[in-house]
Amino acid sequence: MSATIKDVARIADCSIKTVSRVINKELHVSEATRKKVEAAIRVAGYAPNLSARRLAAQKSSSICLLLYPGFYQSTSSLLPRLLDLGYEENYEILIQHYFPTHSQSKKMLVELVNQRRYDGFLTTPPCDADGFIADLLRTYKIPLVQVNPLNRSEKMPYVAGDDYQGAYKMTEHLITLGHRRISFLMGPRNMRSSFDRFYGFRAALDSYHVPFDESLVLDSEFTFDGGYWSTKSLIGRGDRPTAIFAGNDEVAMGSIFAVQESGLRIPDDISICGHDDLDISKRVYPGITTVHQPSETLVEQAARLLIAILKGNQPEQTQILIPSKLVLRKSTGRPGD
Amino acid sequence: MSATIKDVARIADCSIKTVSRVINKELHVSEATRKKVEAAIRVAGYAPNLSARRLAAQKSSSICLLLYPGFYQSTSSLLPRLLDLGYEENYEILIQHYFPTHSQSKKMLVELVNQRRYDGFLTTPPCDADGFIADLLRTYKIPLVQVNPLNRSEKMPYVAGDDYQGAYKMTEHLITLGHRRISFLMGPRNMRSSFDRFYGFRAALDSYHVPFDESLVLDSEFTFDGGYWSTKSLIGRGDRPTAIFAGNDEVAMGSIFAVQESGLRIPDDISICGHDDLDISKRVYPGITTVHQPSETLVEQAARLLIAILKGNQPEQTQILIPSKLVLRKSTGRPGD
DNA sequence: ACAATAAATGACAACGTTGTCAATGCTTAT
DNA sequence: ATAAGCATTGACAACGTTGTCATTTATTGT
Repeated sequence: MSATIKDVARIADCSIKTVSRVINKELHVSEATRKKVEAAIRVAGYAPNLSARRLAAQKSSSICLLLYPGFYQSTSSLLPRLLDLGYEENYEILIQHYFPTHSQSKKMLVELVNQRRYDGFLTTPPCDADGFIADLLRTYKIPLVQVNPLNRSEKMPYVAGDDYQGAYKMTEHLITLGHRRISFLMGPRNMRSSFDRFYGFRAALDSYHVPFDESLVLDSEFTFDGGYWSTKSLIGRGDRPTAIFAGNDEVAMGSIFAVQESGLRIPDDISICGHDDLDISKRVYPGITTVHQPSETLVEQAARLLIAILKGNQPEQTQILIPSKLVLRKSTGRPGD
Repeated sequence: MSATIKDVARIADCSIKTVSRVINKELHVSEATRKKVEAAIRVAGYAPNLSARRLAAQKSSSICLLLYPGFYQSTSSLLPRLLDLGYEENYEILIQHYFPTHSQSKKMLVELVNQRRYDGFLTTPPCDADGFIADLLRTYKIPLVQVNPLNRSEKMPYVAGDDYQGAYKMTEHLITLGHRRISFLMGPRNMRSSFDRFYGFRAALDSYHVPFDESLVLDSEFTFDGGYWSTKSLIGRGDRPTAIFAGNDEVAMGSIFAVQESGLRIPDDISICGHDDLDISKRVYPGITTVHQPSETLVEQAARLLIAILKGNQPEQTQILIPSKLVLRKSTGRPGD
């Protein structure tokens, strides 16, 4: 059996409460005592028992990250930073998956909230599709920080990428290369980021006086298949665009697949760009030009924000927008080369 | 505050111990009492407090899954099944990352083991590169089940894919298509699966009396870059192979990238195949022919095995080999078409 | 020097479960 | 009818912490 706080107290010749004070860095411990206790801890090889701690302190020191399994690939790379943060701050980071459309999933979530008593929650899109999670957590008074919320609301803390600005810059890039007929593959209509990206796209067109052609905007649902089929239909048209701005990289991959399948060359015959900069975007030939959304940073910031809230230091900024930047690879080029 | 076992006991008009018995499905509870208690649980909206439970029962009911961040992409899709299993079996699944080469990482692991008291561990390659984890857990008497262990040892339980058989079948596929000059991009030399795949490859060559050319075996470390550079060098040679069997899909992607970059066509000029069947393998043009290694199943089985061990039902089979199967896509075809 | 205050320490009751063991009630065999 | 055995139930002490409050000891102000 491992050492307990009592063992340490015995070795250091003091009460268990004093040991507890040292462990928790509380006030009112003399320097001498602290040293003595710290030595005793080392001697005993003591580490506090989490369960006991949680029970006594009436909190779980754990944070739940809600992920949508369909989007895992975009979120897998962000785990290391998050886990490190948890380790430093002494929070346990738990991952749960959640299907917003699945009533089974909702039931499960309620049970988890009840049983595990997470101190706080982090959501990633599209887990916050309906207001279910927000409502549930409000009744339990459990803090929630949203990463890239589908909808931003007045008081709800979030950390989000600047979709508008990223899409604007990307469109600017395409226009500067000489493209005039640019197709936009739109994301789901229930996500704010779909629209923000679209508005950024529109704004750039307007700034450069490039006429907007409604028929070049296609719904693609942020999925590979969406990108694939939209692109197939675009390619079949007589007046096909010279560039395709895919709503995200997943869509861009579908798009690239369709183009390559048709025998057209990227970027010679058609330029393709995406958004998000997934791990794989650089590995797909010819390398996807995309907007780098620093998802590791996004989630890390969100976790920091949540932890700050949990610790009671109300941060002044609870709604944070993180700028994105362009990553130029080989999937875009001058038209008609 | 949420309801406690006392509230339930009061409502059901019995002792807390009886409620506890119902919750834990223990013996010696009359049908009538059980019904009564179950109703009370529903009325109170009661869910047992995990921390208290763990403290009293002297176990954490949690399992730690050790992941190597560099390989996340291959492991991200396996989370859903694992989390579901944890939910059903009332185990919490925690993910931690681990760099076998990083001493910092080892220190962290020791602390985690001490503090969190996970009941059991699951490792994925290459976390078990040295014997560190196994040794550590042995001293703490914490059960460990390995997924695709780098090295198999007599008594250590594991669940692994059948690399030999998968590679054999894949090679057979290439030979049947008519390939005779097949390059093999080998994985790291410290991983058993690298060799098993190689031996499967060799065995198939021998069965079909295809001469083995040592110069076509290149080290590629299971990385994109490894595949990329190996393939570049192969393409540059006068006697380039008609097919490349990449050690895994990550390598295959690097290989495909290099081939496409050179202007050669897949599979017309060269066939490429991989191993593992990552999420993305079907999304990369022209779709990677690969050996499907059911990693979700692997990890799930490993977790089941671990849970069985934790629950004390010593399973008869503790070393499990799962067969793989071929997935034919468009990256392989007849040579010289 | 003495009271008033603050710092340091400890005793003991929570926290919400499970484990142990004794007590009760109900069968069954004689 | 009675003892023996088993199923059912409950009282109460763990589990290893933190929180509360009382107590002791040091520091400050007069």
